[in-house]
This record gives sequence, structure tokens and C-alpha cells, in this order.
Amino acid sequence: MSGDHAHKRHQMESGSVDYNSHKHKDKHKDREHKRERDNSKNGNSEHRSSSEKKHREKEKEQLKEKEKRKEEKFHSSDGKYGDKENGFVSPPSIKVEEDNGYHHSIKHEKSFKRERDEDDRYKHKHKKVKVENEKKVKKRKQEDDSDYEEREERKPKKRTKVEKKDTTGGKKKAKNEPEEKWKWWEEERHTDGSKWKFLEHKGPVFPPPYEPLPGHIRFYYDGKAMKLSPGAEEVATFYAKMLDHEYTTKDIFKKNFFKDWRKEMTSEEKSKIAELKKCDFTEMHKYFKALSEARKQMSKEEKQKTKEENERILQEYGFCVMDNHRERIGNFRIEPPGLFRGRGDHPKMGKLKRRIRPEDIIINCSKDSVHPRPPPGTRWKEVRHDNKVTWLVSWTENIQGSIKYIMLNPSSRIKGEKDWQKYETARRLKKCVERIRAQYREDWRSKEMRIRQRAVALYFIDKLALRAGNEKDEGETADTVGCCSLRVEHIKLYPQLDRQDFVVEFDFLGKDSIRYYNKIPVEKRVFKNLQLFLENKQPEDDLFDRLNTSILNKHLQELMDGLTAKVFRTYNASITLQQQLKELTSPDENITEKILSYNRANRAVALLCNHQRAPPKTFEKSMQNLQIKIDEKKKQLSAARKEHKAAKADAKTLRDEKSKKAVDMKKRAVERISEQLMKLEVQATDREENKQIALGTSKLNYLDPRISVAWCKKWGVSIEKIYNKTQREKFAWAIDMADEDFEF
DNA sequence: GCTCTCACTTAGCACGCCGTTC
DNA sequence: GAACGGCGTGCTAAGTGAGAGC
Repeated sequence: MSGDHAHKRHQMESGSVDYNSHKHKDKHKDREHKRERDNSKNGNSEHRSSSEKKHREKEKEQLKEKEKRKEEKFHSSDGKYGDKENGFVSPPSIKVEEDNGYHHSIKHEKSFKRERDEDDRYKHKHKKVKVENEKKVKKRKQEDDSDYEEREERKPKKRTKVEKKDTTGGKKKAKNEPEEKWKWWEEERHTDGSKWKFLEHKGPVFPPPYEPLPGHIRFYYDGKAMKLSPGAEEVATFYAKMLDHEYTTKDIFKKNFFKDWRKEMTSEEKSKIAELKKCDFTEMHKYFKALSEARKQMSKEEKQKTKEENERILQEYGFCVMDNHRERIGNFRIEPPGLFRGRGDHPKMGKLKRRIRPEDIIINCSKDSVHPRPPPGTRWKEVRHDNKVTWLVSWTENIQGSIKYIMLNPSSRIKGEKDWQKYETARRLKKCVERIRAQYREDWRSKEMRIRQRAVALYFIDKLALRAGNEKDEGETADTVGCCSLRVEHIKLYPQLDRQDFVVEFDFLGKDSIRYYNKIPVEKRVFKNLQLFLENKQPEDDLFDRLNTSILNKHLQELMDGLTAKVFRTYNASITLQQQLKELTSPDENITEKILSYNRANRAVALLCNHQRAPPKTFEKSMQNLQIKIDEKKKQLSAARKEHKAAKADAKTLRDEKSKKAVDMKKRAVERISEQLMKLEVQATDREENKQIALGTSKLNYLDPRISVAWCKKWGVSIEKIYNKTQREKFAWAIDMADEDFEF
């Protein structure tokens, strides 16, 4: 943009701020105004033995004591932060403004000291275990140094030993004996930067090779049947399978597909097949539909066979041995070839995602492990032994050139530790968030434009839980933004709107091209600053032209060790859940109502984080069915009440035992039906409120599970009502360590 | 201070399994 | 035993952020 410098200079002068860090960006020239994007999609927006139980309780008592001492320590000096952190009110996607002034004092210095102390405590507990582990590592190191062949010979024995020792995992074991869970959270973490000391796995599972279509399934070009070469046919099947998907109605998808498909054609095919619209894939499409239907119609025995085969593959490839423990791998299958399904208006949608071969694969494992073998007649691209990373397998995909990884399941130690650490960082933020807020409020008056921009952006990240907003490659990805990458066209300023002062309207596409739409009143100084930032800019110019995520995160790092923009999202999500649970849960609610309250608190967070989903395709129908059930239940209730009344009248005249019993029976029936009706109504409310909101994302990624565990324990709600099996496995650490007094 | 790469987390969608109801 | 519907699960895209290298 040639006029960029000039108009920004003017803006700086009028704003009496410095010019020195002026960044020039030239990235908007081809941007289209994409207001009419895909709005339909985006929308507007354990049972243990008694001895084990006792042992566990004892451990918990000790942990409880520790936690209590910690909390006392915390509240004795920092009690003022313990109450209200994030005043979440309706509308729930906006947090209440807290004008708490500036609180920089010695107290904060103290809190920093405590943060470090706490971290140290976390690092140094269970020293005993570490000594043991170190011995094992030493032993392995010695083995490393010995003769390779000798080592090769010893391996199977050693492996057996490891597997014998293992208590964490395989289903076989779980079926035969009570499963003893490994409490990694009671053990020492690696402190040398390594992620593991020993890693052994079987490598990835490749998708099956392409099976050519049967002879009677034909492709037609311009009305004439045409036999395709195997390569071209395979790619054609990718398209044929997607025929009833919306993707195949999009021009970019079709264009990209056709271009990449042509690359797979023989020269003869290329010369014949010139236009996609003359291609007829319907026979292929019907064939795949029939196959899918046939799979559904398989006999019980056939289905059982498939299940057993999948289980065998899972047992063979779905686990690895990491530091003496058998751990579940997350995604051990290589992504099959197909057509790229980018989200939103992705410029590369429809492109061919090529088949990954062993020669594309990098294996990561211990030197002293039994290395995975490539399929016969092939070789791996590389076998490396990097214990500074957590991945087992990687390859580079051909669409964006990005690296794909095979990593461990969320229930693994390596993922769990990281998750726990994430919430601890967010809890540290809780201790200093008021100081940080006071600081950015102060910065709104700075003489330097870059500082003002940084402060306003941080305010949005804190108040609205916006994502950081890294810069993206234009033309390579969908045009989506986060806070730092907001453009002028994404906000509108209203000095007054709906009887509120200083309203900012946000309208932009965020991650996954999900629309963020929100109107919020802001503080006057924020509003004035935004006006200043907008001066002399074009719609496609950056709102924060002197800011990026790197600058912002560097600043945040100075404010608190480990603080980044995304910590605010975790912090605000978790603190909101905690506050909402306190506010919404009432002691006189029954379990069903309490769960509704929990879901409402969860929903408040999902709204704050803008976790949307497309309404389920069967939503209307399932709501109708539920309503029919409710209506029927109401009729039943009214009939039961009448019968109860009649029975009472009978009992009054007859005055015998039989009629008394009848009254009791009818009364119980009324109670039972009322309860059933209440459950149905709660279900309907819950479902309606969840129509366009995805609760899972916040539950899995933003809400400190200890808050939920504490809530369950406090109110006698079983944890199974809140977390399903997978979630309980992921949050095993939290379920084990949090008691009802846990405070985020 | 910038770009680029790499590693990792966060995200919504699709599908099929399994429980419920008749 | 069939039909139905909800939910769990797998899949993989799309983010964040650190750090290397210039």
C-alpha cells in the first residue's frame, strides 16, 4: 500500500505518539470483502479393593493437608484475589468490567516469590522415584555403551521385563485383573529438558492400498463410458465419494480437484478429459454408498470379526513403551490419501492429499529400543532418537508443507503433565491478573502508540477471551483473524448504541472460519484509542499496525514467567466455570438439576470462548420427538393425579386398608411420573440451549478439571455424570488429586 | 526485528457403535 | 429383532508459540 506510510504518519502526529516502530505491511492488496461467506455453517454467531481404597484415602489426606497449607499461605497474603476474578454476567460472552485501579505493591512481589516456591515444590516431590528412575537410565546407558549385537540379543528379554513390570495398560490385563493405574502425577518429572529416556513402538499403520473398482462400475465422460488408469481412477473415487457433500458445489474445490486430478492422468486421459462438468461419477458414488450400506448390514459374526481385527491392530500398534510404562498412542494410523477439506473459504480445498509412503516417514524412538520395521521392500526416510520431542512418527504433508505427527493419547503421562502444567500457569496468572490489568489500563494513556495498541489488544484478549491472532500466509489459508491480526473492517465503533455508551461491534471469522460477532460496551479510553487506531486507515488495514503476537507475548513474559496470550483464555475460562458453578448450584436442586446447572456453567464458558457448532442435522426432528414425549408425560401425569384424587375419595368413604394402600400406590405413581416429566423438560431445555454451542472443546481444553471434580465431590454428583470414560482417563490426575475444597 | 520451521494444542465434523424403545 | 437417535471417538485441520538463523 503506497499510501500507508503517509496516512499512518498523519495518524501518529495527531495522536501525539512516536513513529519509530512503524511497520509497513503490504499484505492486503488481494483481499476480498467476505461478508457473504458461508453463514449457514458459521451461524450468527472406579472400583478398587478396600485396602487400595484405604491407601488412596490416606494419600489423599496427606495431599489434602498439603493443599490446605498451600491455600492458607495463599489466602493469608493474597486473599483479595481469591474472590472475584472475572465478573462473568449476561450476555455471557462479555465479562464485566472491573475498574479496580492500580494495585502494584509489595504484595505482588511476594506473590511472585511464592509462585517460584510453588513450582519448586512441584518439581522436587517424590525424590525416591527419581533415584530409582535414574538408576534405570544409568543401566540403560551402560547397555548403550556395550556391544550393539549383544544388546540386540538382550532386547527381547528386557522388553518382556518392561511389559511384566507394566501396570498401566493393555486391555487384556484390564479384563483379567483389577487395573492398577499408574499415578505419574506422584512421580518426579524429567528436569533435564528430555521428554523421555526410553521409547519403543511398532511404527505407524498404513492405509490399505488402492483396490481398483470392479469392471461393471464405470466412469462416464461426456456421456460415454471410459476406463481410467489406476492412478486417475483412485483420485476420481475420492471425488465420487464426496458427491453429496457441499464441498463439491464449491468452485475452488472443483477447480483444485480437477487440476490435481489431471496430474494423475495418462496423457491420453488428459487429452480426452478436458472439463469437470462433463464427468459423471454417479455410478462410482452409488457403488461406494452400497458398500457402506453393506457394511452396516453385516452379520453379527462379521462385525465381531472386524472388531477383533481392529482390536488386534490396536494392541499391536496402538501402544508404545515409554520409560517403563505401556502408553496408549493417539493417532497411530497414517492419514489416507484423499481430497483436502479445508474449512471456510480455504484456497486449497479439493487439492489431492497424496498417499504417504514409508519413504516419507521419520521414526523417532530410543537408540536402545527395538526399532519399528518398514513394510517389506521399503525403508523409512529416517530413524532418529530425539528425546527432546514427544512424537513417535512424523511426515510432511503435501498441501501446506506442514509436518504431521503421531503422538501419545491424552491419557498418557507426557500429555497429562503438560495439561496439569497449563492449569498451574493459569492459576499463577490468577495471582497477578489484577496487577496486569492495572498495568494495561495505565498503558492506555501511554505516549507511545505501540504501547497503547498492546494495552488495548491485551484488554480484548482478557475481556473477550480472543485468541492471539498470529499472522498468516495470504492465499495459502482461509482469511481468518485473531486479536493481533484484526483489521479495520472487523470492528465498528458506536459512541452510543441501545442506550449504552462506547460500544464496539466485532464481526470477523476466527479459527476454523467460525464467525465471532459481539457488541460490547468498552471503557471510554479504549474507545478513544480505537478511534485513534482507525484514523486514516482503509478497511483492509491492520487495526493494531504496531503489534503482533511476538511483541505481545514478549511483553507478557516480562509480566509473568510463562505468560502468553493463550493463558488468558485458559484462566478466564476456568475462573468463569468456578464462579458460575458457585452462582448456579443450589443445595436444594436434585442431581438432574445440578447437572443442568453444571452444563449451564460450561455453556457460559463455551459462549465466552465462542465455541460454536453447526446445529445437528436431526435437531428439529429430535426436539419434536422430545416434545411429543413431554406432552404424553403431561397427559399421563394428569391422569395419574385424577386417579390419586379418586383413590383418596374412595379411601375416605371405605376407610379400609386396601383403599389406603391404593392411595399410596397412586401417590407414588404421581411422584414417579412427575420426576420423569421433570427429567424430560430439563433434557429439552439443555438440548435447546446447546443447539449451536459446543461444550466439549472448553471441557477438554480450557476448564481446569479439578474445578469439576471438586464440584462433583461437594455436591455428591458422580464424576461419570460430568466426564465420560475417555475424559476420566484424560483427567485421571485431577480426579485423583482434587478434593471438594479445591479452588482454582 | 524479521522470517521460517518445528512442535505442540485446540478445534469442529463425520461416522458408526451402542443403548433405548417399540 | 429392527429402527432410531445420541454420543463417543477418530480424524485431521487450524491454531499458538518457541526458537533458530539471518
